[in-house]
Amino acid sequence: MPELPEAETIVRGLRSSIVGERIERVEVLKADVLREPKRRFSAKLRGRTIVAVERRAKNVLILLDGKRLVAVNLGMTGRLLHFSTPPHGSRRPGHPAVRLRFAAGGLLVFDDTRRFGTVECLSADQWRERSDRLGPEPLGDDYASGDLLAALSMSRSPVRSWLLDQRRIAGIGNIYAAEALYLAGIHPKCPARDIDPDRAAALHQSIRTVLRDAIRAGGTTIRDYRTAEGAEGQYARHLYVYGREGEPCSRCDTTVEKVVFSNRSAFFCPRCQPSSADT
DNA sequence: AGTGTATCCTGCAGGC
DNA sequence: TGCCTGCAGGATACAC
Repeated sequence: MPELPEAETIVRGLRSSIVGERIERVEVLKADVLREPKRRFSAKLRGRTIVAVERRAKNVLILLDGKRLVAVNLGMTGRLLHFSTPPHGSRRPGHPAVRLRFAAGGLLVFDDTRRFGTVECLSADQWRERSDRLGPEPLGDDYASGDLLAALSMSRSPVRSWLLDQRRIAGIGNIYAAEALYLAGIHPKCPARDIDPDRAAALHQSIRTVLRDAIRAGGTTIRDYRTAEGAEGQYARHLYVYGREGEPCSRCDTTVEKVVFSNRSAFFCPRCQPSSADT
């Protein structure tokens, strides 16, 4: 997906554009992105007013009056696009799944080519239960290096897999896992518990730096991701290793490698990120 | 506990 | 040009 920086960018865009809007009509064009009958989903939203927009992990949360919220997980190709007037021509979403039409005339479209994304209307309690199963927010003020070290020390899983596990740390996906590990000089297959305190501190720092820089750039557009305004994210040009196998490492000129495990590609510089077996 | 595999779905790039 | 295969920012469920 869209990982944390992409979700955050969308949230910031929506916050300034849809808070205060009243949902007049709900159109469900692809019911498989919902997890309940579309009639029930629509009925819960109709007539509600948007009071806030927040983010948790990779989820965009649209808070409504009446203690309900719409939780959007963008999956691989999901987009949340805001239009103040109905779009025409190339501006029109290609795979609209859900449309919220506002009383004032604007609309919010959840568009998702592959439909791995989900749109759910939950009560505050239901969402809290869900949120409790997610790990800490890496950009939280209270997320300390020691927390990361302690959590890592309990797992033998390869650190790349560890970072992708939303129950352990929230919001990191394949792109930013690759970048954070590169900056920290850690091999993606390094067992989590083998990361020493210095390396854990470096990883803590690199995770936060990468995520913050990516947010500043409006996220990473590889292909599908767009901001709420339809713009591309600009962080792709900053990527050191993700998607760069065969290219020289910008630090040491060693060829960046790709290795597949847990069914996902991992990108790394074998010199900057030596495996413990090599050292 | 951790890993590999498959699943949901569509589009696109590359090989022939 | 066309057909086929593999691969893609995610999440989950299963067998081993």
